[in-house]
Amino acid sequence: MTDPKDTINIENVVASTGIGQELDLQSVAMDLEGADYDPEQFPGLVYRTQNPKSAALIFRSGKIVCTGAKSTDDVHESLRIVFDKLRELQIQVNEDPEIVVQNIVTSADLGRNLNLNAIAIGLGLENIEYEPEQFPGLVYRLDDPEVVALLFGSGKLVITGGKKPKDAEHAVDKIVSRLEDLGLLE
Amino acid sequence: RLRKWQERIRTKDAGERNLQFALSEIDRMASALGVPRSVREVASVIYRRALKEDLIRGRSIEGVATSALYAACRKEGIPRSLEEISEVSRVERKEIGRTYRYISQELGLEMRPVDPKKYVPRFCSELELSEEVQTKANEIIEKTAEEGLLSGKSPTGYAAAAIYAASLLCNEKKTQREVADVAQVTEVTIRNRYQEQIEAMGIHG
DNA sequence: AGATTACTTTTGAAAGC
DNA sequence: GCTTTAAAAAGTAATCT
Repeated sequence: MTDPKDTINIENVVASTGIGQELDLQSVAMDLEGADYDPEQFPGLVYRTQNPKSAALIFRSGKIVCTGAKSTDDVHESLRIVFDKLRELQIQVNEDPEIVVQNIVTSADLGRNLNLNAIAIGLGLENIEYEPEQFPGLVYRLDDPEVVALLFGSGKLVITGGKKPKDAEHAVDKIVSRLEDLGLLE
Repeated sequence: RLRKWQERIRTKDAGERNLQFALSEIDRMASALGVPRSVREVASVIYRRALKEDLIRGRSIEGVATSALYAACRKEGIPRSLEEISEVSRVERKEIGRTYRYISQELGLEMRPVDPKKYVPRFCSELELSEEVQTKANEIIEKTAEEGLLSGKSPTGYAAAAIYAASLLCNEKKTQREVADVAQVTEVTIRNRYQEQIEAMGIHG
C-alpha cells in the first residue's frame, strides 16, 4: 500500500518575474546565442537553458516567464542563468527579482485501475468532464485546493493549476478519500 | 426615439433571422445524417436554451447549432461521432467538440459517456451483418466494459472492435478495413481494442 | 505489423493583435 | 479569442519501413 502521495512527481513549473528594465529585444536577439525572436508571431523572445532544462520568454517590458523546469529550485537556477546572460549583454538586472510561481504540473499514481464511467457518475456529471471520444482523461476541478485533476483509466493522474507543491498533495488526498467514499478505489 | 424603435426592430429581425438560420441548419444537418424528427426537436430546444443563456456570444451560430445536434443525438440514444457530424457541418471537428463541451457544461445537460453499444445496430446494418452478430458484439462490449476495459477509450473504436470480433465468431467475417470505414476509425485502433477484448473474454481465434 | 512522430486535454504568465 | 513555452497522462492517427 504505497501512499499515492509518495508517487507525486513535479513535471513542470511555470513562474514569472522581471528585471525591472525595458529591453530592446531586437538587439538582445542579435547578441544572445540561441535566442528565438519572431515578433510577428509572438511578442516574446524565447531563450532555452540546458541545465536545468527550461524555456524563458523574455518581453520588451523586461518581464520574463520561465517554464519547463522540474522544481521551484530549478526555476530559480534557470532564471539566475537568464539574468546573468542579460548582464553579460550590459543590461541592468535588479539584484534579486521577485520570482512568482504561477503553476505547478504534477503527475501521480493511485496504484489501481479506475472505472472512469463509474467515477463520472459517482463524482456527479455536473462536476466533471469526461469525453473519451475527445480525450481519454476525466477532468475533475477541485475548489480547495483550486486545481484541475486529469484522471486516467490506469489510475495515473495529472494535477495542474496549483501554486505550491503542497497543493498537489492535498488534491491527491481529497481525490483518494472521495473515491474511497464512493467505493470506486479497490 | 424613432431611431431607437427602428433599431429594436432591426435587432429583433436580425435575431429572428439568426434563429431561423440556426434551425434550418440543424434541419439540413439532421436530414443529411438521417436522424429522426425527434432529434431535431431536441436539438432545437438545446439551441434555444443556449441562445437564452447567451452562450452564443463569441461563438459561431453554426458551431452552436452543430453542437446542439451532436448533443441531441446522444441524448436520444442514437449518437453520431464528432467525425460524422463534422462531415455535414462546415465547422471543424475540434471546434464542434469544444463548443459541445461548453454548452453541455453551461446548460447542465449532464451528458453520460456514450455507450458503444449504441453504435452497434447502425454500424452492423451498414455492414449487412446479422442480428446474431449484433447480439454477440453487444455481449462483448457489455462483458469487457464491466471489466474496466472501456475507461478512456473512444466509443466508436470500441464498438468497431467488438463488431469485428463478433463477425469472426459468427462466421460472417468483415475485414478490419470494412469495419474501420463505417466506424471511421483506423485499423490500428480496431486491432488494439480487439486484442484487449478477446483476451478479456477468454476467446482465441 | 511495428516504429515514429504528432496531435487531443488541463494549467499559468507574458504583450499584442 | 489567438499567438508561444513546457510538461505529464493515454488514446488515436498519419506516415514510413
